[in-house]
Amino acid sequence: MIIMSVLPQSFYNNNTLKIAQALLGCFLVRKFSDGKTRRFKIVETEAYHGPLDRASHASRGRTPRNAVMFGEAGIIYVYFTYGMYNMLNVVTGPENYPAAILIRAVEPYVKCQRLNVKCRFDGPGRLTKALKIDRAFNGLPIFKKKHGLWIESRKEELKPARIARAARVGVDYAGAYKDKLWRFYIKDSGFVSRH
DNA sequence: CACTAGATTTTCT
DNA sequence: GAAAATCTAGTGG
Repeated sequence: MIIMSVLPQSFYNNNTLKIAQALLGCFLVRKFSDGKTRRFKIVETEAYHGPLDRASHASRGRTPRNAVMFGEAGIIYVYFTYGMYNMLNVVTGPENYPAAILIRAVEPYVKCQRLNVKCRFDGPGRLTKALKIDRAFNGLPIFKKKHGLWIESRKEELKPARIARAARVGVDYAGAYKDKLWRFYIKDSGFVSRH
C-alpha cells in the first residue's frame, strides 16, 4: 500500500533552482471534471528566478498578469501566450520575491491507452491542453487537492546523474539571462520537449 | 534532417 | 501596434 503524499506549501518556499530539480520525478495529478484522476510524472521544468531575470515576466515589474508571481509560494500561475497556449507554473520563494517554475513536460504514470491518442505531454502548451488546464487555475493553491490539480512526492529515488541541465527555451530576447542553465529534465525520459 | 511561415489573442508599451 | 516562457504544417535538401 503506497501512501500518497501531497507536497506541502513549505516545499515551494525555497530556492527556485533547487525546487525545479526537486520536482523532477514528482507527480502532477489531475482530477478531471468527470471524476477521473490521473497521475503524470514531471520530467522537465524551467526556473524563472527573481526580478533581474530578463526572461521572466516579473523583470519589468509587477503587472496585473504577473501579480501572483510576487505572492506566496505554492500558488498556480497560468498565463496565456502566442494567442493559443496556456502555460502552467508554480510560484516559489518568499512573498514579494517574484519567481516561478514552468512545468514543460510530463509522462503518463500508468498505462494510458484510455487517453486520447492525440494527447501529448511533451511541451508546456501541449500538456496544459491535454490536462485541460486554463487560466481558471491562476491564483489557486497547488498544495491542496481541492481544486483538482496538485503535486505528489516521488515514489522512488531520482539519482542526480539522471538530471540534465540546459538553457531555457524561447527566451532569446533575455540578454545575458538567455544562457542561464535553468532548464532541467530527466535524461532518459522519452517525453522531454527537446534534447 | 533544417528551416520558415502562419495561427491567433492577450498583454504591455 | 509589437511581441510573446509555442506548436504545426509546409518546403527543400
